[in-house]
Amino acid sequence: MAKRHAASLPSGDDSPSIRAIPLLAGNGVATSLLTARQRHDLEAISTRLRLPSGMRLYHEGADARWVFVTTHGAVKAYRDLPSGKRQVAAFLFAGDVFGLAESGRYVNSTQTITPVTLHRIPLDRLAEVLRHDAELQFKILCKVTHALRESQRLAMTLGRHDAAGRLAMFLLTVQKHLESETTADPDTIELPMSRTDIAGYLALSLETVSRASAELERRKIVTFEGKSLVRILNVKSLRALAAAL
Amino acid sequence: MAKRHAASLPSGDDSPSIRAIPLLAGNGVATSLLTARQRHDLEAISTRLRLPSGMRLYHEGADARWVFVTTHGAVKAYRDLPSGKRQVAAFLFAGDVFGLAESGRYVNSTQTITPVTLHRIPLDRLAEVLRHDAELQFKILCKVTHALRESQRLAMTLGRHDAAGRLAMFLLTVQKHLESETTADPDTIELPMSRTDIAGYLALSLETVSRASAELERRKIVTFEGKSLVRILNVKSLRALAAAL
DNA sequence: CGTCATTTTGAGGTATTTCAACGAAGGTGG
DNA sequence: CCACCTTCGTTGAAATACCTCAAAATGACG
Repeated sequence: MAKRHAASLPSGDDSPSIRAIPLLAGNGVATSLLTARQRHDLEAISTRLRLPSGMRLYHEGADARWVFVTTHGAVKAYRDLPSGKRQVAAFLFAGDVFGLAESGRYVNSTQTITPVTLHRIPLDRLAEVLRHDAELQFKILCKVTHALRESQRLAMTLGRHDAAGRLAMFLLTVQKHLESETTADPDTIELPMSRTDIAGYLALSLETVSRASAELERRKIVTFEGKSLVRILNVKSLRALAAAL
Repeated sequence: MAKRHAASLPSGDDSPSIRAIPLLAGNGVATSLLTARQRHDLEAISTRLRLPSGMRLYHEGADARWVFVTTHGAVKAYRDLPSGKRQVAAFLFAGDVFGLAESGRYVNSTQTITPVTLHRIPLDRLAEVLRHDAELQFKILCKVTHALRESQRLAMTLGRHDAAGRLAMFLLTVQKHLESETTADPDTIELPMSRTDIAGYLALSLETVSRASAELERRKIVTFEGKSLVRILNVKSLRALAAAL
């Protein structure tokens, strides 16, 4: 299933410039880019990679040797359950840091869902840098904190019992993520992930996601132009639906 | 509903000693307590509080001025939804750090569910200390990372569609949390929270939690001795149930 | 020992899951 | 360029599991 694109991580080229990692961009707290010095330090220990869609970055349980920072494209973090179902823990976009580990092992598997540009940073080297640069570490801390909020929001989403409501919350979440990297119309959302991935993220069956999408269209809240382009017709209704219950 | 105990946060006494905050205890990565120096620095800026059960610490949306570290007892972080339902985002036990904020405001409300001893640390003072002590900050970073894993685990739990399975995962989670503070029998779990709180955490109705509990008893996996004491009869079955699907 | 809160148990309604078949889109090869 | 195949998405119908409403039972506490 969908393993056609599966492949292992290449060693990757070694070009410089972690350009404009908006570590902490967006959300209120101490919005700040990296200083020239910090950028230089990170560039010195990181490898820049360009990967096609569908590439496996690492597998759940593997030795966690790197942390990744996305600069372009989208990645999914997921776990394969014994039943064969695939639960998506998070979608990562530009500016997101990932590579969550526990006891030295990655807790999720990750796979690109679009062509991606990212930076791969050796964990030990990063720890070294962070030990000497409290400011940089603070930015990482804020990043992780943000990821925690996201995860809690997902838990809130999954707590809902109506499929349409979950989908509404999901669409708004993606919109917020994308508005930072796209300068385009905020009412148009390009969904880089498949319906199956959305279903895995929302803990719904593929069919229910499809039906919920149809319901949102029927209620004139959004329209799907093609399978991956969503146009919001009524932001008010969408937000109301997302907030309800 | 259960607002009998609700009250506002007292100004609190000012005794010293953040004793043995196992910042990072347990989970593999760099298990380490605070150094004497770090403990001293934190004590200097924190206020130690002893609170009864049912005390509100702060309310969702309030100005986030403090971070809290629990040393004894249990706290719940929750959000009240428009429908009147109460969704529990996390249970906090000894050693846990909480006070998650976004844009300077707390994202959850918190309330003690047992008598609690904790330390209240002003956010600005803490930020100051962390700026000068990268090692201490690293310990905080690991704490937050751990909270992120917990939240992802909750999302995984909520992704399940069977009540008994969710409850099984919950019991194992609580067991793990408690084994660090209690030296007692690991097969006996003292649940400090009500069925209603469990229902809010697992996004189930109170009745379903009750029925799921009954099912676990019927299957000889656990027994409830009193309402809050759980004895695990068959760890293997419990883990199998938690891992399944 | 009585009162209040919490928990359990019962019965019906509703949403999602599952199973199954169909339709659309993209890539490949002849 | 078209046929074929694979993947993905949509639609339909039945089964299951949870939610809601309602009432009884248990437990905590003064």
